[in-house]
Amino acid sequence: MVPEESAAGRVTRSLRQRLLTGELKPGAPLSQSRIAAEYGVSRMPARDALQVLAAEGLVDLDAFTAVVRGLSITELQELYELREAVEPVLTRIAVPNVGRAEVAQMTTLIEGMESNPPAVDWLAANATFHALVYSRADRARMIELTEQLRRLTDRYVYLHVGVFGDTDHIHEEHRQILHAVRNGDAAGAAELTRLHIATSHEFILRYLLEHEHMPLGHGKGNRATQSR
Amino acid sequence: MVPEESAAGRVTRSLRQRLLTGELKPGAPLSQSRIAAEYGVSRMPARDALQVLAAEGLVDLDAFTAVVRGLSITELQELYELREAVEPVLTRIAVPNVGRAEVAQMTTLIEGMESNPPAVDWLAANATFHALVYSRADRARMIELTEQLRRLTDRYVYLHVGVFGDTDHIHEEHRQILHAVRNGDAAGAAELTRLHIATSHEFILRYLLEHEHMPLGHGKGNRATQSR
DNA sequence: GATTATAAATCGGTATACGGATGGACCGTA
DNA sequence: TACGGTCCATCCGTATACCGATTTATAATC
Repeated sequence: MVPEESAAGRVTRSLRQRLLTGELKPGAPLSQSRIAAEYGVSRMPARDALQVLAAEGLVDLDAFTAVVRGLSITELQELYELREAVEPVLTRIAVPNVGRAEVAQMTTLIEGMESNPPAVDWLAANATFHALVYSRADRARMIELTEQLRRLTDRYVYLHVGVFGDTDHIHEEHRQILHAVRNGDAAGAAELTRLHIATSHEFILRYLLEHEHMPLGHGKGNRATQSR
Repeated sequence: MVPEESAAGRVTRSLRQRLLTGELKPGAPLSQSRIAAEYGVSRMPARDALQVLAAEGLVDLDAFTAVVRGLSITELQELYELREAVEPVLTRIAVPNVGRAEVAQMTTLIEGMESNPPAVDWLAANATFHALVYSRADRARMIELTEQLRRLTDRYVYLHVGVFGDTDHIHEEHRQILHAVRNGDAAGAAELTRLHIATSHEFILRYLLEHEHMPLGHGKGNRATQSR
């Protein structure tokens, strides 16, 4: 039974990618007709895609015509606050269930990250590293929320920063987390995870405040799951 | 400029209500055509509504035909864990901005709740009480998430409990929270909020485990924001 | 030239129509 | 009666068409 991805699914994934990489810039209008023409489909799959992406917070449907949604600094902060609240919980729940297989994979990922410069696939490896822990928590909803939040913050990172803080420090934090996880220290791993997120939060916030391009737009219109 | 609600919006709100009150029971199929006929509209608004409700976690689109989504006990626990993680953060951020007006409204709400028996509008008053604090936090995304989580848990509450625990205790907790808020004790209010949620979490969980109807269904298919 | 009136283009919401897929009922056969 | 196959009803995804609303371009007037 092959998935047989629908046209709407294709458009959704492609648009999401283009939004996350910044090819589609905040404020740009997203007309159903234009998207439909671009992908050689009718307006309906385009419409579906926009609705899904709006629910994910990447698109704003409040305007007359849908627009690429930007992140204000307040919203970025909000996303990190949510991550700091949720991911430690996930860690604490997951740690008792993490086995040797995950630890081995995490070790491999760490080594890969330490020998490669930070880039797009570095971000992916980083995401996988943490997701490996979370996957053992049996908390589907939290995991989904976490992935969504991570996507949104990562977007901000490699759109406007592209620079990473003290990578040695990041690697050190990863090693500490892995150590706590291996020892079954749930509370310790949770707190280390919180600190890990807080660190990059502070770094990015400081970076953005210094380089005050005020780069992304006007964080208005937050009713993402609205039905117009 | 009157909102001029769209047909899709009408259907969405009505279906949401029917889902939350339990008129539509978990596992029941939701055919686009049937909904369309029922509301006297075409399939398109019905389709839109189902997609929005799926993003909210009330409907499961993974099945061949959409079905009303139930909550397993694990999922209910997950929702409460999320609330315990997020709402204290919201409280801590909001408390410094809460003014006299909100305190007055909260006092009125408390008095109303204390003199009325717990019922549907009691739940609404309770929600408003907490929302009054949160509204001063300038965290639109968190607020939206919180409201969504509360809707999902409330649904469970008045579907299968309909009974409230020690209401005197709840009122006491409310008074303590209000007291902390009035005094600008952000950390205290946050911790009281966490306890407040944890208390009803425990109560409901215990109630459900005792009356093991295993009432709602099979918590499978969590990919809510999927595009099929 | 500036402003207002007007016409054309664009857009989103919705209705209807078509095709492919799925599930089940019905029927014939062993 | 049990089994297998065919037919049909139903469902969804998608395409196309229509409509009102909004924006933009254009023309007319002061």
